Amino acid sequence: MSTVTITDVAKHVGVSVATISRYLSGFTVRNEEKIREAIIELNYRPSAAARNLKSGRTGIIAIVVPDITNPFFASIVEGAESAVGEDRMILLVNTGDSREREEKALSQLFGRVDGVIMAPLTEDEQGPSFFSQFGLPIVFVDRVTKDGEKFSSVLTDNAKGAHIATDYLISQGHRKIAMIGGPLSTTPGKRRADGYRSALAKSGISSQVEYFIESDFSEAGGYAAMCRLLEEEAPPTAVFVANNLMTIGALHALRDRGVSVPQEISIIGFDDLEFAELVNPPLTVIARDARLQGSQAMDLMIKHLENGGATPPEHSMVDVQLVERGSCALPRESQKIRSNKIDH
Amino acid sequence: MSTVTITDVAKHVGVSVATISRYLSGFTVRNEEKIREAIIELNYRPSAAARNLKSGRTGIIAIVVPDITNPFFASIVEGAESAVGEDRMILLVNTGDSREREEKALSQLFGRVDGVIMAPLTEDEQGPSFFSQFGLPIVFVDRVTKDGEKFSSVLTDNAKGAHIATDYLISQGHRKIAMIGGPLSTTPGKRRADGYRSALAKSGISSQVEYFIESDFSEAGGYAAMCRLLEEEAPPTAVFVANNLMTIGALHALRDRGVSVPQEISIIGFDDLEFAELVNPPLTVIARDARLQGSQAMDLMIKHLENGGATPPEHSMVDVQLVERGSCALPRESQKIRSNKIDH
DNA sequence: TTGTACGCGTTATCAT
DNA sequence: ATGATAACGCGTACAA
Repeated sequence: MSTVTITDVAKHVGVSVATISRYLSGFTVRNEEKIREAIIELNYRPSAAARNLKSGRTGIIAIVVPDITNPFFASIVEGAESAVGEDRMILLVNTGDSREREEKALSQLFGRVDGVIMAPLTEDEQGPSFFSQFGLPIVFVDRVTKDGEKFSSVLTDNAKGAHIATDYLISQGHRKIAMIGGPLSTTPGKRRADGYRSALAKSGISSQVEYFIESDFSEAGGYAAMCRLLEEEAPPTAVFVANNLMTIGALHALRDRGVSVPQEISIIGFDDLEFAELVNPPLTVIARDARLQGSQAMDLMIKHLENGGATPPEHSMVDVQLVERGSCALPRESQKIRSNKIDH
Repeated sequence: MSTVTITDVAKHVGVSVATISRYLSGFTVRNEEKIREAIIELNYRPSAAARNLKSGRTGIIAIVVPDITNPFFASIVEGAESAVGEDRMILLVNTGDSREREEKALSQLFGRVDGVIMAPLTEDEQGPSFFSQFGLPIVFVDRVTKDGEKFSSVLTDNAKGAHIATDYLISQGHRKIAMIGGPLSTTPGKRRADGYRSALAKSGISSQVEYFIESDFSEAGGYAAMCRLLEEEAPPTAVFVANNLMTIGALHALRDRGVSVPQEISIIGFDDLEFAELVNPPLTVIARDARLQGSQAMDLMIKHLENGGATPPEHSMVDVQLVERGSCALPRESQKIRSNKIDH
């Protein structure tokens, strides 16, 4: 550990610590050359800890996500990282879908970071008071808590995305449309369910209870949910799956059961994936720019920080987009009808 | 900003700051109850910055990776995070494959973190001096630099994995076996190429120059490389692709060109992927436990830290495994020969 | 057990 | 432009 301090440099050059400090801050001092050399020779590095104590800021911004191995969150993090700038860094907290870890980590963030960008696990954290008295600037990304209005946020138009997805299936002639949703306690879980229901309602299709499964955004959850749907007396002809991991799980289930997509069942997912084109068949999805969400969140945070925390909360919304590939088709019934017509 | 300090708490309770400090450190003091209440009432949070300055440690460990959106590195990070323990956190640096960013970030780490776990961009950093003068404990993960022996590391048996992959193709009857490799300046790039060549040599197959393409571990790189291979006069009948992203790219290329796998060409990748089973056909790969690599690296770092940095470097190696799925088959020639035999 | 007082490495203020 | 010095918030040796 290089334990050489500013005092050592000062002594070595023969000036006071104040002069060295000023040199480091960019002021013009007399012995610039000698100081420069001394710093290199002694291999002096300013202590970040001391600077933090003095300045009250750390130059570190935390980003809290439920699961970094989810490509969606990885992209958010990457976006945030890309926008963090030269003199700041990011502290990553992976809560692993554990509320306990989330709370614990949050409390550890004090004094370590200047602000936190977070995708909270659920909307009902510890009630409105928690984040209000949290004391650290917060920007929510992808998800908010109950009192999310009080803080800046960068969300997706979840309801719109879900609506588009469901509408797309309806327009293909599907009527028995199921949804594998996320936890209704989360922002995307709730809003996407809303969008699904509103689309059905708009087309006068009654939403059947057994066609909506509240799952958990995990691959295993998607697998289980799809299995349940297949066991229905009247299985759906199309399924809207509310996130990428569950979509993978659902596809696995279909593959294991030998159900062919889109011949026997149509699938549309939420969130694009690197490999969505490569699966069989290529996956039709609702896509959005996760990287952009991350960078916007960071921009908001930095703006807030540089304004001395005096900015009112801003709410940004990233758009969604239907990416048509091959996992959706006309329902079987329609196909049969057509065939029949042709046969006669 | 919670600007309430230990002094405020002390005043509020009517004791000295030392007593509060002792209470916080777990010593038994007289007014525990009153102190507890005061802390909650005032919403006091110890300043991490002040503690850092006092103790000389930050409780933060940096993890430096080239690309967090690569599922492999995401898993490494997750593994490291899972092993970090209660009282430490991780600082993520995503170098985005930029050497400049890597260096810059590294220099910023000083004093902010207690140690750094890193997957360096290339083996030829600035030579041994760079990391030695860095002054921070280092554990290499997945990749090392030239003087990597001096620091602990957690690698994969790259050569073995590549050897197995190539051998597997040979055992299926392939002779025209190409490899899309990573940069030879990186540990995995070099070792995997070694394994490929050794396997060919062992079977007496001469390695043709045009069958080895040094690419860059990116999806685009894999795409381009595969295109080049397809344009060869005598295209290979099988390709070993040295990482996951390039495999995705290669598959895209094959799909765009209408080349069917495994009928026309066999593909084996390095690193498993969530969706490897779902692509068409399911992907055969060399797999390893990336999460384990991450957690082992963290374990090594913590061990080093808790021994006061007095431990000699340890080198750990995570095993590889062949996961047979459906992307490899007998070469076409063999198929034809067989057909001929049957026909006659 | 408790309180006093000093030091951790920097930066900012105030004279000079 | 420079130097001495007081903070920043906390931990701890020392004395009580």
